[in-house]
Amino acid sequence: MRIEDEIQQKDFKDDHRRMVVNLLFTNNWLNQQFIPFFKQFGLTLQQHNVLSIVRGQQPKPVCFGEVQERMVDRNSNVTRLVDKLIEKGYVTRDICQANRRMIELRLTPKGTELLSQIDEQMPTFFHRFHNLTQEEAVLVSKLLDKLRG
Amino acid sequence: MRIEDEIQQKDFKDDHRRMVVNLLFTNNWLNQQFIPFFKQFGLTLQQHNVLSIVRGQQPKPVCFGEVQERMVDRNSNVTRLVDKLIEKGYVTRDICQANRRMIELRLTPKGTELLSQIDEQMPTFFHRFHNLTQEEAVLVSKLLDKLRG
DNA sequence: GTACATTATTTGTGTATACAAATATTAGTA
DNA sequence: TACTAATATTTGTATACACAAATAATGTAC
Repeated sequence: MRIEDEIQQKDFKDDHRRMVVNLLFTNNWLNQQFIPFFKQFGLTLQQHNVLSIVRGQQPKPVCFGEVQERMVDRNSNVTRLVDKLIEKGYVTRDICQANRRMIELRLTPKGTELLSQIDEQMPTFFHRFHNLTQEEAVLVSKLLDKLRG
Repeated sequence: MRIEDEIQQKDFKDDHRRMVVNLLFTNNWLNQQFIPFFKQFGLTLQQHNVLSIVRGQQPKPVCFGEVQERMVDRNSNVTRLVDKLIEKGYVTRDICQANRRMIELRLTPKGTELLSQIDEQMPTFFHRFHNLTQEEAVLVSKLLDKLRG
């Protein structure tokens, strides 16, 4: 459905404005897809992002700063996200002995297990994004990279 | 900058996953552009969206349901957004006499004035999105429309 | 080794989001 | 007219975001 019809706005000032509104709108649509998906597993999008980052560095532990740098949403508050993940038993937090300002984050077996469960569901979940061909998906990524400069 | 470098993730499972992450990341980047821009005027992105919608229907008043349908971010709570706008004196809220469940929203002269001020700054602000040509901007919109189906 | 800057994380605060439930008004129906 | 359903908005609540300030540990210069 065209963005003009989605938000019932007949005419945009120019094509760049239409594109920006479309990006914002599409992001909300994306969130509406992701929120219930991760909710099944008791996670938010950002919590899952943190878990994935910790897993990605295994077997090395990860500190908060590294997590922040790699997060898709940089504005998330890593301390409070991790608090939730510890409560749920998916990660552990230890003070780094080499530099006691730093925190070492590690995935627990329970966290590893949860991520595998989610991985299993991912291919099915991602079917909904296959309205675009592989070539088009590559093109969108290229254009977004170019947009941000 | 390529999304792989932005979030330091070497390899995505496939092109659709890279695209989705890129969309989420780009949306955060977009927000970081818009938040300070609207903050100059004491508004949030959603508050500005509401004001624009009310102006778009002038001289007819607008009810909350219409605003919700036309908002780029449908999850916003119109009641509470409008509370803020009334506090600041940019809109008025009246009970519709024909159907007293409904609310009539109208822009005040102060609201009209604020929107004009913002309009003046818009072209300059949007320069930062001209890394893409007009053709590319059109293409992105088309692809996003197709993605959502 | 003391003072000051730097780095890493935490906390505080106001605002916003997500979602469910509540309230109020109108419409439809027996 | 009373009962029920539908519509429009509001409220409640837990969580999350944006941003500034605070805390804590380390590094560096003198």
